[in-house]
Amino acid sequence: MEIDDLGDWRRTHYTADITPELDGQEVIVMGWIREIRDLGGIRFIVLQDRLGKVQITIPESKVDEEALRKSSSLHRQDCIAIKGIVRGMEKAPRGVEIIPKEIKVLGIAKHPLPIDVTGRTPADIDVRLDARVLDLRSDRSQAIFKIRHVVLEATRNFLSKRGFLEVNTPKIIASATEGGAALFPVIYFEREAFLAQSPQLYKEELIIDFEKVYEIGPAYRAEKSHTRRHITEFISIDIEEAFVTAEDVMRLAEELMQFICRVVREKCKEELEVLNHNVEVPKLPLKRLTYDEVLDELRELGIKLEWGEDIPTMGYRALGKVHPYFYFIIDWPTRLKPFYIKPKDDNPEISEGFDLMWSWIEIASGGTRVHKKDLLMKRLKEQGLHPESFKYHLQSFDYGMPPHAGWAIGLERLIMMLTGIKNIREVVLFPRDRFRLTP
RNA sequence: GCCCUGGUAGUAUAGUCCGGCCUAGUAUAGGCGGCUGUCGCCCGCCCGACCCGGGUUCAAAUCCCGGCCAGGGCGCCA
Repeated sequence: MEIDDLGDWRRTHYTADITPELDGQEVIVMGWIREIRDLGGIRFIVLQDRLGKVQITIPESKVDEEALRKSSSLHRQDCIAIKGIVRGMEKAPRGVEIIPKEIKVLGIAKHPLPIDVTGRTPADIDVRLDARVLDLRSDRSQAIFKIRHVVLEATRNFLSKRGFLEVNTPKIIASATEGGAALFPVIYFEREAFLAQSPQLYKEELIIDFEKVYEIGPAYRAEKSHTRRHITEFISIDIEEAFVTAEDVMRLAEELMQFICRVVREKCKEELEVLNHNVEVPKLPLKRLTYDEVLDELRELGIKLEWGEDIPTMGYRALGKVHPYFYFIIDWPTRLKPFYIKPKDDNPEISEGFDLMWSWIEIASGGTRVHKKDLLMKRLKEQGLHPESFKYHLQSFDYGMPPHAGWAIGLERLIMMLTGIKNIREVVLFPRDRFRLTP
């Protein structure tokens, strides 16, 4: 089949804008063929563009011969442009259809396609990711990424309105930031460098300059985890604020959660319907469970943990059954938190760190930070880290570091919660995990 | 790093336990033909697969061993 040039054709309407009121008007629509139903003397083509779908109807007796010939050789997923007349028609979907006068074939699709975009013959996640560009055309994928967009937009609006400055910090770094998670080494000319696991240290330093900052950017973890909630490259929503404590930024976090849920509920009704999912707007304040209370609850559920022990996955799963929505876990033992989390003044065994949970999954974590240099150096050493490798970070504490607090949200985990999607890879366009590096 | 499960047409599956009427079934996609109101259109015909290597056996999709690939879980981590 020959491919036509776009020429002077320009789209006059999106498919979604084709309504019965346009009856008789000539329009040009462009998009991809979702499906074709050929009844012999009449042919129906469902055309999909970024905003929706419209039916193209080709009755043999009423369509120009050239257009008829072209329409007979079309396939699913071919990219076409239609110049035609809108016709109000009760029998058509949405009560409207387009009768083509002229058809341009702009791009052709090779058949058979690797997956069925209509979703009637569902493919495994691995097959879908191998054919990701095609897979992203499905109603399901379109709904997920529309919601993702709305969440990012709402987050930026919310933080911006509250005076936070959006920043971007380096993703190629010289040495480990927090300890803990494994880093990906990269060859940086003649030196070794690493991909940043978090913007933590940079955003704290920037507090001196801007007081309230946020960053929405990638974070890299070289963990060998292979589960439905782990990827090696994810997007972290990070905030840091001066002159506040954990409780202040917890309020900010829960208000953001409430705002996001409200916006998604309002703006993404159709998408939530496609995903057969419901989002409830949480009532504030969210529950705040202390680490000790969590231990007590788990003990009652038959899971016994020593004080100071981290909560294993089984524990979180059990906890998620009792608390199926949002809640905080506060008052964590200091030893379970990174060096930059502030120990309580009246009891240094317990920290001012918190986790924001949704059911059994950790959505965010944060806390009041250590802002006194000597304490920070002490904490570094306690965690087996070397102050020398934090030279520049520590230096910033000589320039009037204010008390501050902040948190980081795992965007993908939040999207999982908002879409009901069970595999984190489905909410990332081109996910990276322990075994997948392509496409 | 450890553990479990699986790999059959483009896709999704049946068959695998307990080897043999499997010349590998079904759906969908694809090809051809028919059909003027479909909207998971319909009808007929056709195309197309046992992950790779070795072994056991008269006989292997089926049992055994190794490899590769994939999914899930634990630990770690967000």
